[in-house]
Amino acid sequence: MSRYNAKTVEEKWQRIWDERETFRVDDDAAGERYYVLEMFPYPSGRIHMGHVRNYTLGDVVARYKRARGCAVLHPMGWDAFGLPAENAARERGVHPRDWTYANIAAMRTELQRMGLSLDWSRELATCHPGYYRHQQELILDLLDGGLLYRRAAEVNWDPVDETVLANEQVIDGRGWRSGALVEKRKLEQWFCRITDFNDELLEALEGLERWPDRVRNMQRNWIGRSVGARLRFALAGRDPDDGTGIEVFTTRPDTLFGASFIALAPDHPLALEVAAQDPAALAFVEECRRSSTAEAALQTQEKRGFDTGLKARHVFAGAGWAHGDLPVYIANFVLMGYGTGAIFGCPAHDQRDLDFARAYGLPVRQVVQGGDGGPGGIADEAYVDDSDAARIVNSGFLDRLTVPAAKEAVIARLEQLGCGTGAVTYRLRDWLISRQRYWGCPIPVVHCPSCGLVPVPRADLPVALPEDVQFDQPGNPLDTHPTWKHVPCPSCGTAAQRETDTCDTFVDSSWYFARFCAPRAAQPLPREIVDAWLPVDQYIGGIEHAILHLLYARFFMKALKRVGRIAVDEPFAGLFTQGMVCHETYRAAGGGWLSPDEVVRNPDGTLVAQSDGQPVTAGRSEKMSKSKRNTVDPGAIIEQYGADTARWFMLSDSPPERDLEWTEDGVAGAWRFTQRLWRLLGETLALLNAAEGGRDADGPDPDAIEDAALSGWATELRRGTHRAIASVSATVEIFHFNKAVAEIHSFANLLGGVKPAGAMAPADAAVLRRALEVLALLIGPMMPHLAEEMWAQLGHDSLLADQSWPIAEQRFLAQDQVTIGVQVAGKLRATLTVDKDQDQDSLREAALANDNVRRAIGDRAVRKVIVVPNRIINVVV
RNA sequence: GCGGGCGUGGCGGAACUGGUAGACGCGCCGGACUCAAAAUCCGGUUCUGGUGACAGAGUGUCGGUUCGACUCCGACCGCCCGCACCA
Repeated sequence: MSRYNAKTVEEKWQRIWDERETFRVDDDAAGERYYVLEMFPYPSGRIHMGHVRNYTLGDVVARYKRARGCAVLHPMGWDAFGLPAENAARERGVHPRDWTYANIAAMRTELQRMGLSLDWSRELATCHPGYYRHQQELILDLLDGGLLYRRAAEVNWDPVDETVLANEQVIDGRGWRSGALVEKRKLEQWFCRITDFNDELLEALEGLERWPDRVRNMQRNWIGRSVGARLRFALAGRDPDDGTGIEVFTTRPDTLFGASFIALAPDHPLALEVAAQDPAALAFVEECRRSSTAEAALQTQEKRGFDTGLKARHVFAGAGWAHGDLPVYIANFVLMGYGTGAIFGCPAHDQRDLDFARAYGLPVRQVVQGGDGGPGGIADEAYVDDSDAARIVNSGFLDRLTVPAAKEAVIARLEQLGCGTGAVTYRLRDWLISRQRYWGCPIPVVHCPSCGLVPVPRADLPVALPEDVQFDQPGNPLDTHPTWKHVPCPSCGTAAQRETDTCDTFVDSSWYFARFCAPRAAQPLPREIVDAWLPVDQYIGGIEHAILHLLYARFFMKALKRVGRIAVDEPFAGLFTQGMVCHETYRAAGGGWLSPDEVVRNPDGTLVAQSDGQPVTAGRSEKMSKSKRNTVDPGAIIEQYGADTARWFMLSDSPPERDLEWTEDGVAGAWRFTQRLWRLLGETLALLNAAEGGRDADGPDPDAIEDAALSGWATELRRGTHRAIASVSATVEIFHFNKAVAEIHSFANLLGGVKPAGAMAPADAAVLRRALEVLALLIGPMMPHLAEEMWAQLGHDSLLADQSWPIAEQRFLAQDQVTIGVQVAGKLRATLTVDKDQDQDSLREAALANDNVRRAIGDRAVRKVIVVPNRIINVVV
């Protein structure tokens, strides 16, 4: 048998799978439905190693579940709208549509070379009118249901990408794609009412048991529920009922008697009112605006404030409050975007308030004491204990209550006085979905001067993007297009204008997984079909979408359920977040980054640049990125070694949830193993051909043969085969693919060690043949092409992809003998190989009779002997 | 500051519910085949001492529980990730 030619073999099987539509699944397919999905790619033009890892993991699951008899839905599509296409249009004059579809074609070819078990008949691209017309219909649903609305708001404006961004897309004050400092602008924008689902999104996280805790925590954090009270302080000298009071939110109403000031956010309406009359206040407010949004290092910023001269009357002024009115400050550490944009300051029990009080000489009143008496006083550190153990002091009717009890008592009194109530606040804001860009799904609405906002009638969908657009001027091409936006009002017929904003692409990806269930249906989401396939059983992708995509998609399903589109409300029952693909980094003598193929390793281990022979410093392994130049092109790897080798390496070294370091040695090792399996196949087939009846695919059932009728090696091999089945199945089930790889290595070692002397009996040959078949079946999900080729070489006309997963039989897993350790005083001194389940007394005797054990005991007296059957013996001295 | 994760040979990593630490792979060392090299095959490989059988040490650090701890408990150190003047 010649050397394994991955290229021709892989092309052959890819063609056969394609011709036979092996991985196509219909809605009425037999077997339990199982939906495997990897996060669909943005069509940048080339696949990268992160994709290879993602789709390899998904493909192992898909092929395994398929072998287990499931009707597996495993589709692929394109997250095809987005800014890079427009940038390409600006830079190269190519139409975003042409650029996108060319990229899709290139990436589809690359993906197909990976040999993924995808149902390509379901392929979709979000930029296709056949997709986004349905999205427009869903948007109208949300609009009708009050879950999409338009309002003016302070929003994040990315000056480089010239569009607004959602809160989730602003990281450390910068746009997530452009990296530009985000500006605040007051604009009319479209929002999804995600905050309507605060509690639903939060509570349902509990039920997502097959999600990583990390992701659930991140979402919990992002939603940011906090429980406390909302209360209103009247301004001294003004009518308490004229609405001029200051409303604050607090999670510590129990510390109300420790209040010593009120602080307003610089953007608070009352702060602005003051600033309108007082130039000094205005200067302070403007200063805060300049520093606050830009700086990421807010925690080091000094607490600063401006005394407005206003005084607030304490809510318990007539109910036990023994001090005067509270001064009202504008403070740089209070945020307008959270709670009510105003706080009451309790310096003794909040660090920020304490810092502020010390800076402005405000009173510090301790009202909480620890169970042990607590601190004797408050110095530089606030006392923040809010546990059951702490007690309230110096607080009138609250004295001696625990913190939780005091919270309740305060809320009850506030409600009785009519100046406050228990309240819950969330960090999550409504999702801003409108973008001032061309390459996105148009929001199907018309602005009519007389009727206002008018939805485009459903019969008129899609609102298609115009083809003839110019990118030679700044701004939104839809807005500057000469004719597109000018339409009659669908309602009254007078001249009106289309909405020129398009959707955030995260809207596109919030329901694509549902559309995959019926990608060509005339309606967006045919209920019976979608409800039958959803939720996705196993979703696989990177951790970077922990909040953005995964939260939006969850919201979208819940919203669609509320408007009656579907019955399912959690999109992903199981989520797996894979680690990143990393590579060592290299720096040239001049300091610039070098790519791995620009670096040569000398025999002595030193690194030099290929170009000039100058020394190169190797840096730490980091996520593959263009900027660090430490990427490896999957296309080149597949060309050189084949897809199976690339897939095998992706699975072999690291557990999938951890980062994987790509090394040339590692790939070479995977390649050697591929070749080794091929040689193993050839050698074993030669043995079988030489044996009587061994060639026969319809020979005796190897599992039905009595042990006595087999050679010793065949008995062992049969056991080993079943052990391999058991361990690979168990590890694949729980995503421990690196362990499955190790088990397959061991099994191949066992099989490769079979060297029968002389001619083989038919019974032995049947066992050997079966072992080889099982090897092919076990590598099937991981190295599908080689597995398929092995299956064919074993004389089968059927496809390995259509075979059932092998079953491990218990009777072959049981061991007759076990090797157990013997410890003396906890240290291993000997091992004994004994019959399984041997009785304790004879084990104890055998252990104590052992020379090594006796020497280790020496002249010490044996106090006790612990015997754990089939495990260990410990002699206690 | 809050939340989560991780620390095991030269390296990636195994070790089931507390029971023989280092499976499997990479690398390295030695050998076989070869005129030679590549490829392949065989053997070795936690560290220290010993030719050896063996002995001692060893899972970030310190302490505890236990006949027995990588695993459980307490305190700490280091690294990574997410969120963050969130009231």
